[in-house]
Amino acid sequence: MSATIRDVAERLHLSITTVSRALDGYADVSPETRRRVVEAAREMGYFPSRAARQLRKRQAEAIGIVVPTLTPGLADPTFLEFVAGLGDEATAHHYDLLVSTAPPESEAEKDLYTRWVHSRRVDGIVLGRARAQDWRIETLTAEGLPFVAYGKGPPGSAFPYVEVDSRTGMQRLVAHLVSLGHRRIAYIGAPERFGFQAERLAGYREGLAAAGLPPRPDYVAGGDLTQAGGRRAALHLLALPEPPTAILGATDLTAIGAIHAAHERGLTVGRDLAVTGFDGTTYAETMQPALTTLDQPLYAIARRLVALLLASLGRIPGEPAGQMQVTLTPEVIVRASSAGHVPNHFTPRDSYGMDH
Amino acid sequence: MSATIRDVAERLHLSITTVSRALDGYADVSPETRRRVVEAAREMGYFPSRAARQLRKRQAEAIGIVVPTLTPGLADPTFLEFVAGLGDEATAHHYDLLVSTAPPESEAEKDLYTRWVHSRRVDGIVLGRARAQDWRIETLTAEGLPFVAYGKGPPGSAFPYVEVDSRTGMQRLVAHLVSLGHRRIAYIGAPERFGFQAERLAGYREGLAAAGLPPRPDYVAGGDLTQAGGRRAALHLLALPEPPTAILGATDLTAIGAIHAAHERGLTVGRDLAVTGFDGTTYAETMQPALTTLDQPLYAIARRLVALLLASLGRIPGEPAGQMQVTLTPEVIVRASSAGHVPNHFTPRDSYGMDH
DNA sequence: TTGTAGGCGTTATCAA
DNA sequence: TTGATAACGCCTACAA
Repeated sequence: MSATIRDVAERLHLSITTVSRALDGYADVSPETRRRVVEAAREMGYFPSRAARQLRKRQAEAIGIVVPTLTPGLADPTFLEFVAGLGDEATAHHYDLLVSTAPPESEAEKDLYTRWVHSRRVDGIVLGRARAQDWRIETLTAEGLPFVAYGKGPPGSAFPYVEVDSRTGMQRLVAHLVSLGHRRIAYIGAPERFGFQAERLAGYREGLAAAGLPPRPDYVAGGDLTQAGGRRAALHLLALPEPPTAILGATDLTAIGAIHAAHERGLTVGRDLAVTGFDGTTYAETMQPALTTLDQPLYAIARRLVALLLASLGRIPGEPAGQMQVTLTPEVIVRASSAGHVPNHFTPRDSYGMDH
Repeated sequence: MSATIRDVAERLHLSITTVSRALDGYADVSPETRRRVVEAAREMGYFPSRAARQLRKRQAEAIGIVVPTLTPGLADPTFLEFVAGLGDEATAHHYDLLVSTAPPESEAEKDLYTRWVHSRRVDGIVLGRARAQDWRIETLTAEGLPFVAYGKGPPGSAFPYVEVDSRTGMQRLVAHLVSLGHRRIAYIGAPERFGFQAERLAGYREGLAAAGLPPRPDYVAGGDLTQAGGRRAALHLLALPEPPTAILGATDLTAIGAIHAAHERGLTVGRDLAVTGFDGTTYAETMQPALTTLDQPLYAIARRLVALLLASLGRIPGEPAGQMQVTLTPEVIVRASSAGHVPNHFTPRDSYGMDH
């Protein structure tokens, strides 16, 4: 099919050794020879066989990501931005990105990692969301396969990661709402198995405390990271005898669900009710009304993660000594969903039902 | 690092040949030997090296997809569902999925394909959206690399594909709106370079014709497949002296943008204005109001595409003779965004501006 | 039923 | 500065 290194060598009456080194940029090749080799290779459309190279170098020159899915085919759409970042940064370093999907904590997920590790399919792995208790971290550590994570995982973790300081972020978000005059502030969380949930909840509570507001257990609702879950939780909150005037969603998707719930109850978000998200997705931006949120630039984070991973593989000469554990503090992006003042005459709705 | 086939062979005092064949399920191995081999392999955590296997078999056991991006990091989020389908079906056949991103028609895209083809990195490629004039189709055909496409590409194409009969779909959608009493029906399209645009536009026009409605050029607006583009186009349509009572979006995202535009203009979608999409995404489902759309099950389509690709590679013994060019007719899913009757007293808005 | 041997296309070691 | 040679780990004729 395609040309091999041997073809190039024969055409130039050189040894394959010389061709290989000329192409890989070794110093001990005469400029003239290199020129001829490079030109011939280009003309012949020669590219080194990835498989042969991998076998010889014992490197896959590939990294992997497993996208968590709730049901087959249904994954958090913000993951695409993340995946795009991984792909672009990997490609920039001539690495390939392998993508697969599996439900979190499933056998399928485990199998995938096992296969990737043992068939030496990837040199390293990106963990999309580090969980508080995460067998992947233990397994990969035990197997000796390099990995990086989005989120810092259990306390004291030694691997490279990028995390967003959710806690401080939530504090700021609560402070923002308080500054608008809100006193009845609720939170729709994520399942506890996600590391960030504890942080965000803590930040929410600390934000309340900083404003001298007592915590109200009935103002903490459970979401599941989906829009539908956010809607359900918000319907529940809005049906409380004394409903909140502001709702913090653990994610943008959750918040968008809450906005829909508010509309269903006849409320105008940004006037009758403030809603905020967390992620800074494009959905938040184009939502109606635009969603106040905490910026979390997934694309940039993903690129950074790949850079960290490749650095820890020793593949990026420049960056090895760099800080391998990065904490970003998210900025509050104020938009229409939390604009204006606090509703004065907000009274309980007559409808307590949940229609889903 | 990991065990090799040689380790397994030595431990059992067998030749590597026997081990290889026992594991690959060849018939000429005694049951007893096979049992011992399989057990030892499991115990030792042996998996064949993918690189060695690929080199020897001259097969990558991988397929590739290039996700089109508008700007870095920003891709159509519905692609994730598509990618998930590709990944799941590929994994089911022990194939890997390579994902990369590039702007359509860019040098980067071209480089990517060149590298994948010539370094024999993938056995086949999935084309996400076949374009009307598509150099990828020509190139891949010329290179002899198998590929399948979502969309049938230029007329007379010989490669396997899955397409959705947009034309019939749009006709049905228009018929649905007409049956509700709509007469002023507009369409927000996609850029012409996308193969489906011509089809959808034709279907829209034929739908009008079938209902005896004359085509109105001012009712055809241009979108760019983004939500923001849909919003802009809808603002334009709604600012017409005689605005439409129904808007068909070329995609769900476009339609969602249109819904936002309608809200901005103070219209209630489903009452003052009907809006429909095309794709059947989860966004359409959870949108507020829920979006009438044409079902286009991306996840299932993606799986089917991979099956076709692997079949054309001769990798699926069962399916080779199957129909390789599949046309699906999308079903209209009626939801709240097009429910109810036609607005009687719909008059031009006083605002003609576009604030974006 | 099992084993021997050769080679897939590279890169790395060593010698010239 | 260049070349011969030996792996890398696996699969597969072919031989036993």
